Amino acid sequence: MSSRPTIKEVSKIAGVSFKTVSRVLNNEKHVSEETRRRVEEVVARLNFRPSHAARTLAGRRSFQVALLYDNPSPYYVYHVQTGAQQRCSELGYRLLLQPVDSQSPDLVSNVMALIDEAHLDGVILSPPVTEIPALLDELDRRGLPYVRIAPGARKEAGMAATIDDVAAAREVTEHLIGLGHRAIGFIRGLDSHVSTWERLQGYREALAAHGIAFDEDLVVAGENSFTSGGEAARKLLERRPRPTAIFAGNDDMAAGVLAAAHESDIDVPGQLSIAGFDDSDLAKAVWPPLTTMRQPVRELAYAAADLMLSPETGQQVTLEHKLMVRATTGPAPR
Amino acid sequence: MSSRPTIKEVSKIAGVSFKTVSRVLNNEKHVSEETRRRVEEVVARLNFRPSHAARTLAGRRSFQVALLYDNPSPYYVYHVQTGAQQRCSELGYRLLLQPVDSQSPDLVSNVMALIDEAHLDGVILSPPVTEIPALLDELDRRGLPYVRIAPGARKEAGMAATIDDVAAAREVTEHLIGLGHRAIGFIRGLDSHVSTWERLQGYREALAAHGIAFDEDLVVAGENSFTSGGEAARKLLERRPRPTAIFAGNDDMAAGVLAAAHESDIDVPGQLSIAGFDDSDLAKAVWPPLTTMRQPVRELAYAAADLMLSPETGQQVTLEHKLMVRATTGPAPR
DNA sequence: CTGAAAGCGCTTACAG
DNA sequence: CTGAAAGCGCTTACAG
Repeated sequence: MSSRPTIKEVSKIAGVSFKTVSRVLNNEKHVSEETRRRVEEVVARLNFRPSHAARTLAGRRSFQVALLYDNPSPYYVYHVQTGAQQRCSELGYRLLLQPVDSQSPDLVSNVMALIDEAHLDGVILSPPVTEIPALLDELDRRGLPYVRIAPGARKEAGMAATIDDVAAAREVTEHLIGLGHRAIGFIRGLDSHVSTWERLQGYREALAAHGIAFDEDLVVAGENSFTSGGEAARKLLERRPRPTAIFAGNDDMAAGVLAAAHESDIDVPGQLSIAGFDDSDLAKAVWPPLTTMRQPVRELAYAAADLMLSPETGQQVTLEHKLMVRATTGPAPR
Repeated sequence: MSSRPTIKEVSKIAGVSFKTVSRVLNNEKHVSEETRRRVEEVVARLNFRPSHAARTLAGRRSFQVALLYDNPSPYYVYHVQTGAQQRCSELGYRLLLQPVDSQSPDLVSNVMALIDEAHLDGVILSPPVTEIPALLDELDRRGLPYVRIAPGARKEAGMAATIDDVAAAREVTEHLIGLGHRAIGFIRGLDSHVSTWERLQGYREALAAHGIAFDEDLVVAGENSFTSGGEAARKLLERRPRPTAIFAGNDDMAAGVLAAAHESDIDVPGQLSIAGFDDSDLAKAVWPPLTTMRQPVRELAYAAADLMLSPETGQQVTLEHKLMVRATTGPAPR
């Protein structure tokens, strides 16, 4: 590293004490306009950049937070990162993007190590890292600020940015019911995701509200992946009477259903309607384009970072979902 | 933050000087086995984690590098991150995942600010951040180590992990030629990506090698996106004689071609063969599954990090590509 | 093999 | 509004 200027050199050239430079850098009060201007001019001319390590060591804050994630979907991770990153950088924080293994017995200790080593000021948890009681407890014990994105368990506790999964799934189901479908298959996602159960609940509520009996045989377990969606679809399509619509718990599985339909020469949406959940990049890349529930992942992450870093925002926020009606859903066949 | 133990407390309890604790932490020579064991035991018991900020400030290295990216594909970003992250953490480095705006006039100064503030030991550049001469020059001037993933310009300079895009595109084209196709359309990617031109070159070389005249009308510009792939396909399908195969410069565009074919009721691969490039997550989620050239993104990033951090590895490495023949390519119609 | 001193580049109280 | 002192938690030479 070439020799960078330090706060002392800046102060010498500006003709003030280095403490005054520090004040200017931190936008503190009690600096005369003229002094401030002079210091800023020198800072710019020397291209001075304060050492993050020194600030962290000397100060009581590191201006550094981490986003913890453990999600197999590139789409999801990318958008969560982008949203959180944006709000953090707007507020002058650095965001460490930290993949973790939420299944590991060392998870809590690994996260604590990161917190200590990096002097983190807080952490942002994304699903399914949101659902680990031992982690939440330890964070609480330490008094370290944290915020959760779309948490399932302990919903009311602490800071969180969410959508209403139950209502969203209800709307998808009602869209199908509105098209005349009565035998609607449902493919659940991973057991460990609380959203899996909430979406199932929304599906059931919609059926009940329209006087359609719940049929256990029409619910099949998937694993949030394309492959598992296809397998689940094949099971559902063997049921008699055959379902005229399938609602998959996420877009990857819905794409799997669509491929299975193509394979069996089942016309979509003529003979089978398909709906997904997420509005991921996939939804518009398959054919026909997928009807799906849009989940504002990037906005959720942005809001989460905001909740944690600007205290005046409050504790919880619920964002809007939106049904994207495309071409995989249509009137039920007679 | 609860009061964490420091190196001094560890040393007091272990009954040695704090310098000795530092030696143990850094795995230095000249510590008796017994002393080492005793210190390690106290470190573990207190759950001591050295302050990264203090190490960075006092030492001449930060054990911190950054991955710079500016790519619209979640798939690409996710895998680049994963590969680089893995090698860095294996080697005891922290990796900062840093999105940048490669079009911004402030790019160089923003990157230099990051380097200074974080005391970076090096940077990993992914496309298209690899192609900015001003950035490379400034890094060279500073003598800061950097490595490039799949660089286009100045290929031979410095450290780099690449694949042979020309050869890979040639193989895709030869696969199509081998199936009897003669009128093969080609959809280029973004102009700013050097790989765009290399893949075009590979396409031309394959044609030439098999005595097929190059037809400018069969090459259309795309923008690496699903939508642009569909538009390009529509243009190509108006050509007479109509091409019997289309090779798209990436999978997103290939998915667009596939959707356009579905829309026009063109049977794939019966009437039209389609090949992509990347083997992204998309390739297996569309129907029929896409024939494509696998680019080992994650391995490239892993190798790049390795080149930079383990000096003995050498300067450059070229990884293998692999043609994934799936279901969108078949014999040319008569 | 082990230790005492100096210093990395800042912020935090404390003065004036 | 401005400054001098102390210290954050480590590593780097330098001794012995």
